[in-house]
Amino acid sequence: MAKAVERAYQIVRRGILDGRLAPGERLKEEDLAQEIGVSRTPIREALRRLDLEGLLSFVPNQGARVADWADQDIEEIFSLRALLESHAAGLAAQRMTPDALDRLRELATRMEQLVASGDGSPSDALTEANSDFHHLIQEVAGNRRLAAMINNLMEMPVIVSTFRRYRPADLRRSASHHIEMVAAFENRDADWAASVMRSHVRAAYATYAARDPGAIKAAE
Amino acid sequence: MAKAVERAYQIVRRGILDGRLAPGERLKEEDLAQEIGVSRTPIREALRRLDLEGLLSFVPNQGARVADWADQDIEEIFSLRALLESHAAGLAAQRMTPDALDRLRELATRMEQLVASGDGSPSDALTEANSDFHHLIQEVAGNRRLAAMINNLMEMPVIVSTFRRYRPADLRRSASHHIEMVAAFENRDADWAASVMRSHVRAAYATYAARDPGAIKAAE
DNA sequence: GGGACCAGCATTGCATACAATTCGCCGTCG
DNA sequence: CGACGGCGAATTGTATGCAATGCTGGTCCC
Repeated sequence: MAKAVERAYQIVRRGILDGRLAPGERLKEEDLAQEIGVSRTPIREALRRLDLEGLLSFVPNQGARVADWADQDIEEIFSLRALLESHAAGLAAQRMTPDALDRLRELATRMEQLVASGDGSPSDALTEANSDFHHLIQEVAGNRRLAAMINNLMEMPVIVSTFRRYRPADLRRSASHHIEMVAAFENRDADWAASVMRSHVRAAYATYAARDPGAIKAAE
Repeated sequence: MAKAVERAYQIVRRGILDGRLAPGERLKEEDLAQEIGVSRTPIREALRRLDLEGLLSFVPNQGARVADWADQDIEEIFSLRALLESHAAGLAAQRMTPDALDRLRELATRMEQLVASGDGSPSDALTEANSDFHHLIQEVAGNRRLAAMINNLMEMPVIVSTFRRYRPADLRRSASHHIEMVAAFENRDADWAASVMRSHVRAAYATYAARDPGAIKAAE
């Protein structure tokens, strides 16, 4: 049982991300402490951290609540993601190495096959490959702060859940974006790579926006 | 004596920003607690917060150290600032209101006069007007997360100290950028506004890069 | 009957005490 | 003489207790 703060952080974070803790729900330090099996001190540190990361909102003397997301927030998040990820893709195109290019190509190909052979909904393997693809681009881009900003946006519950709701057509478009990005990287065309990435993110926003508004509650 | 955490946070933050705490210096919780007059608990919360904001780095079981800045970090910071602030300027151009435009015009004019009549070094009034100008643009842009990201970058010690080292020629160019941005806003030209802002930030980077490398240490 | 105030309680904020970990020092051994 | 290892002080990590703050329910006055 390693670090108490780390355990508390991970448990609460996971709870928020996979919806076990509903938006707006109040988190009492004492309850969490008992549930996780540590004292209130590490709980407090974990909650402060999650607050600064935007996963919950903290009111002095009134405790923490799971963050709630207005439509404007969603728009902001996707808009910034488009800006930052397309920038990262452009940088990556300039600094692409043969090795990284091989790995990206392999990931893109595998995702295409998974989509073609899958049952139409995103599998775990596909989700993981998608995540690897984006992270590798950030790594090649070589800007740690940029990567940190993107990851901070990507972990927002809304973003995480969007990919799981992709329909077959969305998945095919997504896979084709990945293939196209690899082509852009092969040509070291920063403008092309950035443009495809922007399309990729805006398409994700469209998928989110076209959701059944009751889908979230229904899934609980 | 209001909130202990807030006091600790502000005091340590100020200490880092105006160089009283040297980069790389270790911060011991007990020492800070005694100096500020609170217990270690609020100190710890403040340090964790400053860690996440990037002003210091935290190693488990080894305490906190004031962040040190490699050249690559500087490049990253200015590069991201250029990306984010130019984006904000573009958004602001689209959403500009007559009232905000008046205030921006007044700030730009005032800064121009301060530069013309000043002694060649940036006065407090100029620094404040400059800060107001940039914040107002972010407000008009209307994206809270974007504003938060920019402010997070702007408070980096390196950025703060750069403006103070502006030479007369830098100040004149800066003032002229502000005037030009107002013109772009008057024309609701997002592309123009974004472009000027990008120039504005890149010029700041050039000013930093042209510094005397010993200037920081010599000032201590 | 409705609204404002006050008391008691629940919960967070801070301080202190204790446990665990790290790092430096020193002695010993190769 | 240098390297390795263990002991101890210093420092961080965690737990607990107490103080302060905000919320809730009930009562009293209008």
